[in-house]
Amino acid sequence: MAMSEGHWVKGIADEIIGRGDEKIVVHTGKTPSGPIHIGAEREQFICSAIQKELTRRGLESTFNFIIDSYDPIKSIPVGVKVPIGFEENIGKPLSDVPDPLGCHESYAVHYADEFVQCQSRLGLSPNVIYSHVLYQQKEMKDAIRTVLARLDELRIIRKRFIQEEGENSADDWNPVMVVCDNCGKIASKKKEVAPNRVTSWDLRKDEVSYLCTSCGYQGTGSISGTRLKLSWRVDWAAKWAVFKVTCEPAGKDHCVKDGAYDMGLEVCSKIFGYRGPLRVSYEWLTLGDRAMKTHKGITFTPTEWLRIAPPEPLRYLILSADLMRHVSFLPERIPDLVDNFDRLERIYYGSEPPSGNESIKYMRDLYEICTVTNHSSQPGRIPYRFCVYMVQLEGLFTSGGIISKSADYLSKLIGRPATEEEREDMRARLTNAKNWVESYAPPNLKFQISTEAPSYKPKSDEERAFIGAVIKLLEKDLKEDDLQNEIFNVARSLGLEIGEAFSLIYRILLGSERGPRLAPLLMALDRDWLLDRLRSVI
RNA sequence: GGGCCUGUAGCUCAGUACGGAAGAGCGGUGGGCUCUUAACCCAUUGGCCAAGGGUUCAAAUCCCUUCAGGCCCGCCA
Repeated sequence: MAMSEGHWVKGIADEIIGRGDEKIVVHTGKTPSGPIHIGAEREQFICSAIQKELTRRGLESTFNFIIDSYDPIKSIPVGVKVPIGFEENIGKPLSDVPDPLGCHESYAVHYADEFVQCQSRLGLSPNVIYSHVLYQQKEMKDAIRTVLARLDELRIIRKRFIQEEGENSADDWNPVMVVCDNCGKIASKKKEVAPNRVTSWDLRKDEVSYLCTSCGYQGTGSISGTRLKLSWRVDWAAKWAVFKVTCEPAGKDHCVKDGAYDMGLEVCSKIFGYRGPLRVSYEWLTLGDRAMKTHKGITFTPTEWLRIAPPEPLRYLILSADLMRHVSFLPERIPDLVDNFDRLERIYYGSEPPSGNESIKYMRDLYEICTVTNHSSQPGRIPYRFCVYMVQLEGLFTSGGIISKSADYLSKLIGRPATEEEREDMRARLTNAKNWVESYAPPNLKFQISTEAPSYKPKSDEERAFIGAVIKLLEKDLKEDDLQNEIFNVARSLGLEIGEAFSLIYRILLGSERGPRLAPLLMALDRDWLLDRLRSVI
């Protein structure tokens, strides 16, 4: 069966190179209308993967991340707590809305910054550009002048892409929006969002006039001095032209035939004289089977991901999927994802063979675009599943004990002492796992030393005798290894199945069939409590 | 209404560009110990490839139809 040759990012890189642009500029953007969810990372990772692939081929590129902070706030997302009267802000540019939490200069910066703070940890290093700043610059002012000068052409283009409702669509459409000098709004929202648009203009005087849809104020001012913005499809095209964008990925909603991307490309070439970027279309992430929607409060943020898992598996989750496939994510599956990434890493370094139908070439490509830090050799990783289990014993071992026991295990796994870096990675995973267990672990992966009396009772005299013998062993103050061995001996001498015997103790202590290596567990427990517990069942 | 995408094992998905014996991981099940990190290792189970039709020596793969889910055609990636 034909195996696909390498990763999809290679094809994109080929196309980019084929364009022969003087400079390669990769773009992405996001409106900070609320908490920015993890789905937005798909676009970031695509750009990052492209950049890595280009770098591997010896090509430089620029990666810009535009924050659409100049867009109006249209509603307050479910789940965002705001002070009383905050609705007054609806219609203002996001960059002018106060931060409801009070820690940043604006609503826009608060949510954008929360997202941006995760970027470097996820292996992303875009240039962050806020559109409310960008729009004060000459290039965007010039783009606005171009739009006004060529508005007739623009209206014709728009007509082809947008079917107006109703027949009275006298073409007075103007994509230049204005922030009202009087009330500070760029749009009003009654039933629908209505932007403030320029009503008349004079390019010789470099002047625009507008009527505020919100407060009714009639204003006039210079193009350079008035706060202006282009509406969506024209805004996109203008930025492509200003930055000479080579490639911009976009959600499939925008990439649909005659959608925003198609119109943007046409506006870009016909009005701004730039051919526009290479389009890369991608599907959305879903949270289980639900689409993530900021406004409905269905979100899972990158910040939350990093609280419960390392960064690479997120890149792996997203970049391993074909662009046009849904990526279905559930926090419950974090352990699988982390372990799958570890496996990919082992295959990359050749310490584990790929399975029959996996392409080693593909897997190597994939691994390289998933890495966040460079390693000269295979890093020793502590299995996430082990962490999930270990952190639940914190009550017994204390957090210091957990770390030293985990470090021992890690060294044993890799056959050498762990480096400081590896130990740091291990500690981070333990913290992640602890958070995950608290917030997302399904009940069957949770256990604890129950304070209630065990429901399990010995079923035979042999079992009773075994427990009695274990109690005697514990009273002897044996060393860990000796205790472990003696338990075996006792079980065997009583004619019990070894597995059954151990299981018996686990059931009494943990209420589960299995557990951690027994002797260390017994020695870590409070002696009196342990003896009482064991005596209580005989 | 018009358009795009998806449907493969209980779950998550490879495999579809270019037709050549239905695959992996997880789960499930069964085993495993002279001394167990049993949350490990080994084995094993499991699928009318959404349904129907067509082309072909040969179809998960190409063509047509239908069904189900998601999305776009209004500033949610």
